[in-house]
Amino acid sequence: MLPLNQVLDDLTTIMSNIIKKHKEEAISKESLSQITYSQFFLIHTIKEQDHATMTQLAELMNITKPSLTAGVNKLIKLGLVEKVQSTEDKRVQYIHLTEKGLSIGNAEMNAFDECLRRIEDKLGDDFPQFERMLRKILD
Amino acid sequence: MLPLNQVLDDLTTIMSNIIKKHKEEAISKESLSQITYSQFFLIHTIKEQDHATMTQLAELMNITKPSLTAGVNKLIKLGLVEKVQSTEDKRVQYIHLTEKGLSIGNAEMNAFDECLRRIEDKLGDDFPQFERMLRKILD
DNA sequence: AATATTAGTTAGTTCGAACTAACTAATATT
DNA sequence: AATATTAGTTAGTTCGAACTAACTAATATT
Repeated sequence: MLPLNQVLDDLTTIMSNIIKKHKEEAISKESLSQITYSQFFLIHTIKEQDHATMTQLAELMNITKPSLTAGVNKLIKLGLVEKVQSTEDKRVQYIHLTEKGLSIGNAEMNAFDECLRRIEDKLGDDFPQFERMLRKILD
Repeated sequence: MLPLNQVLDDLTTIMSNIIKKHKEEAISKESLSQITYSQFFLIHTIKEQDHATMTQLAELMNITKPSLTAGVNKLIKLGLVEKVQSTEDKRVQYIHLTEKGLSIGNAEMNAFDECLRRIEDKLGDDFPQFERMLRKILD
């Protein structure tokens, strides 16, 4: 019988692979050449902090502003991100995902949905109770 | 009420942070300056495939042999990895973790243990059933 | 015995992602 | 009105991690 920490390790590995699969699907669906791990992280953060400023994003990600500028410009060139200048303060740029960017940014959530579907298949009637337990753990 | 995929997302984020914490602790315990994500992955693979050859590791990780040579040499310099020449075929090098390397390589499993302890705290009497469900999902 | 193959390394290159220093343009303060 | 601060960018650098091409040394094949 497998030790429990190994069970958890295996389950997270399987989940990572499902996430990877969904990301790759999203990339090929939008016919993008290749997106690095860092760029995915940036997309994820931009999605989460919708319409944040450059300064806010840089602080949140613990990188300098010039680094962020470079990263965001790459995503703009790929058509995944847009900048909107603030009307109150013309120095400020609000950053958000385009449709195409969202399709990439949603890949992770879609992957979680697939994980849940698979768990439901395995657990059957026990699934509602499993859901209750997950919520209790998170609380 | 939070959608379930968001619950799963939040839980995996918390787990990632716990893993990160354990890795950082292991690094500071062994007073190593800094270990990159890639190096952790290499350590993880070397641990899993104990005493594998360079060629096997490179194939497994989908990198070229020169790339692996560079990575392994860095870990040797840090005292985390050792090479042992095969006696049957003197071209072959078996790679394995040192004590120090194991202390880094075990960080992830320790993190999973902490996760399980925390889950047990939250679930109490429900924990044994949660364990059964995890095993059922993995099966 | 001569030749081909295999394991791994060395040398040199490329690329992404971070950095600092110095800048522009806009806003806030004195 | 003059000066300081703030948001973000540009230019130039560094570093890690990958690559290819060419190599050495050992083993296997003909």
